[in-house]
Amino acid sequence: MKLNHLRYFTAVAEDLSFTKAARRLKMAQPPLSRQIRLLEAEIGVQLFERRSGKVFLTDAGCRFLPAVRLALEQVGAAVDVARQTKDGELGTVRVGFGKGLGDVVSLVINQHMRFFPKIEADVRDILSGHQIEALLGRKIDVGFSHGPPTSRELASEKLFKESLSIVLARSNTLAKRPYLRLKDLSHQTLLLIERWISPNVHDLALTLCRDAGLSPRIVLTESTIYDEVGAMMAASGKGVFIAVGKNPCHPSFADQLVALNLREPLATLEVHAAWRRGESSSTILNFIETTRTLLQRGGRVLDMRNFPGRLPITREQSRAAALIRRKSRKLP
Amino acid sequence: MKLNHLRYFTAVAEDLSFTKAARRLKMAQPPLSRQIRLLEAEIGVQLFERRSGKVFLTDAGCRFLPAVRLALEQVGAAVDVARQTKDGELGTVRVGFGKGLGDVVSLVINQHMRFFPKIEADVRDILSGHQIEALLGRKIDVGFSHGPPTSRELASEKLFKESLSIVLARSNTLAKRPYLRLKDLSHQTLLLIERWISPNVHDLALTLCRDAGLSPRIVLTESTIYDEVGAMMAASGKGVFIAVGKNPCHPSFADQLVALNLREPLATLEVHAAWRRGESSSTILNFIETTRTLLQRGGRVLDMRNFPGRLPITREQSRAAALIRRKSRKLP
DNA sequence: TTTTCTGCATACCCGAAAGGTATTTATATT
DNA sequence: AATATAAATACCTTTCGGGTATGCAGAAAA
Repeated sequence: MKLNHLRYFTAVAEDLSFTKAARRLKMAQPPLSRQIRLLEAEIGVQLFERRSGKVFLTDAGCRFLPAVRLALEQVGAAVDVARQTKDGELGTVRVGFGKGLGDVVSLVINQHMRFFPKIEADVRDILSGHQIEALLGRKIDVGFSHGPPTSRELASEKLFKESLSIVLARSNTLAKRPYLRLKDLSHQTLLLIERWISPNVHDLALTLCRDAGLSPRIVLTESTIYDEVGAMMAASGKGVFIAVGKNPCHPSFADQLVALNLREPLATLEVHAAWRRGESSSTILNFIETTRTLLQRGGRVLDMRNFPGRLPITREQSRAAALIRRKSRKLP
Repeated sequence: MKLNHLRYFTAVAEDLSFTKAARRLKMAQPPLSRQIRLLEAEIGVQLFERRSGKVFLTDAGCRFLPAVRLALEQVGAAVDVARQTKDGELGTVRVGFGKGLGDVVSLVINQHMRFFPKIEADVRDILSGHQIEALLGRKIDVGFSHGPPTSRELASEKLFKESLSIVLARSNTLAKRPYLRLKDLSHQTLLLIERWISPNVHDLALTLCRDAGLSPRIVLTESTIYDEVGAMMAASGKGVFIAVGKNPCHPSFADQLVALNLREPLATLEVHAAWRRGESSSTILNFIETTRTLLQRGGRVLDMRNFPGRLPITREQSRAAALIRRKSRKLP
């Protein structure tokens, strides 16, 4: 059976006339008659009753018609799905983000949803240290982390810089300061994230201390200042937290904690988006493009450690860029 | 686009191999490859990624697959619907029945539903006098009425005979009798159905009275003994009801009313089923056949007034008869 | 590295079937 | 009875779906 048979059937059923239907289908009447007869022969059911020059639907034809319409619609829908997916209008982006990047990611996703209303976004929090394998293992499509991922199979891009902050209890003697320097922390206990959770933050903090000749008491923790646990530790004076950005802490502790900027030239971390090198899905490339336009302030495309030079801009990527530019012109 | 394109696509998508899929489809690999390429060209979307001898689905292909499966299923379903409708396994029978025949019709329909579980039955009560136009105007497909319909465009069949009953208040002096004769009614007021509601019952009652030389007081009513209104009239002693069959009356009045057989040789009415002459729908013919096997006790096929002789048994009708015979042998 | 094998693409061919034209047939209308 | 309309029939043309032979590239084996 051919799809045309079904189209022909609906046409004849709608017009109840072979001649009219043939005109509408831009073909001659005899072949149309023949195709209908062949269809009837194939499914073994008489669909039309030809009586006295007039054409009627049989019972079976009557019930066949809506079913066929549905089928044809379904075929059209299938093609649409394919086309839209190809154009990146339809699909799913799986996004992973490390500790403390949820607000940024939510910003990007909200913006992206305005550009591509039909796109679904699966968001998971994935430790920065686990994002490389999550990307390569195709658990996620885009990852947001502090610092670039080190894999030659991934591409990544610097989005912006964040400086370090120190979060401490309001009762702490340092809490009144407008900002802090590293040396101010010499007598404090530092609450530092474990390395396996956020290697970049961990390493940066240790490096800074070492370079400043500082050796404060350091307590490793799995919590961050966004967790209730972490906030409680800081609030109870167990130590001062090293956090990224001038972040508001856990809302329940907002009046017990103070976040102070750590004013040191090197106390900054780059926030990166990463994806599989050679990604071809428009859905994903479009998402990356949204991220770029929204977050990148004059940032330059970064390549992997072992791939110096500029990331090759593929045709798909520049297409995505043009698409986003067009969309953002249309939207507010 | 051809349906085969879609079948081919699903095959290749399932096997992720052109050669295997071709084997499964019992065709050579090159034409399969070509058809897929043509499909891709037609919808303008690359569905497969051919890389290093291996085949993968693209994002678009991935989303296309389930949609195509649905579409193909839908096509199959459409054909099934047509086939089943042709075989009379699927469809709707619209049944009309006159006053007092509801219980009989419900019996027939229950039996028919056991034979043809997927058949829908639309049941409406239609006055016997309106059934001819309802049938010819295609409002209903089968009508149950007292007496045969008089139209040469209809076929009908006698199902069984019912005798007349007299329903009267328990307080009536006649209520103790085991049965009644016409002459017993000479001093009673007769509650008789209006002619336009049930011409056969009406006419029969009048004819009987006239032939018996009886001229009792007759009150015409739109109600029957099955209505609450009619039952109330009889219960309150307004008169005695002439009803068909030895019917139980309206349940609420069961203890206030008595139904007595009217023992007169000619006080019988034939219950008929009628349908459009030359009906071709198996659905409807099957229903008629069920009616026949269930209700007809040695009844003979009746023809219309102006068509003496035996009703021509069409091929469809004997097919229906054979089908029902088979089904009733299988069912208890 | 070379060889071999596997698997998709290309080139070309053939036959079936879709579509077109001319004509016939049947029914309804005048 | 004549005519007009619309579907069926007969026959022809062309397209295209499928087959065979072969090329070519990457992976596996030697």
